[in-house]
Amino acid sequence: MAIQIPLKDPSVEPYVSDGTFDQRVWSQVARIPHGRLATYGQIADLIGAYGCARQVGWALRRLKLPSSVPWHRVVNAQGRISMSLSREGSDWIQRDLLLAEGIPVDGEGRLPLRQFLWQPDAHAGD
DNA sequence: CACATGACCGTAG
DNA sequence: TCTACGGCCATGT
Repeated sequence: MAIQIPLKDPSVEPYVSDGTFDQRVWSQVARIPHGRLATYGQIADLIGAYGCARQVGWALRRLKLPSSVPWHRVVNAQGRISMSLSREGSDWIQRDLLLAEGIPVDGEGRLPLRQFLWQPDAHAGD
């Protein structure tokens, strides 16, 4: 399946904490097409930060809203918007933005992830 | 340094 | 489909 989150593989360099983590996350998120979705683990995977899905969440949290980065297209692997009081309502804003892009989201934040999951081209990212 | 907390993930029951 | 648990790792106290 497409949503496989590889566990930390010692044969691969995890990720470099050179201070560019946020930048890497944002640039990958910026690649998600309009009307498509990606998961936190998927983004972590794409930037070589295996097992750092939580850090992707932190990186998105650091965005100053409104932002040109389509942060709302990132949801959890369970196919739900990660609802949290600490988000100060940005979770509900996320729901509105997704609805505006044509993605059906129910009252509990559930959405058809399989159907809208973004599958990046292998050769596109270099 | 110890400990608690997250926009997480997968498995088990 | 739901809850519970363990593992994960950067941050904050």
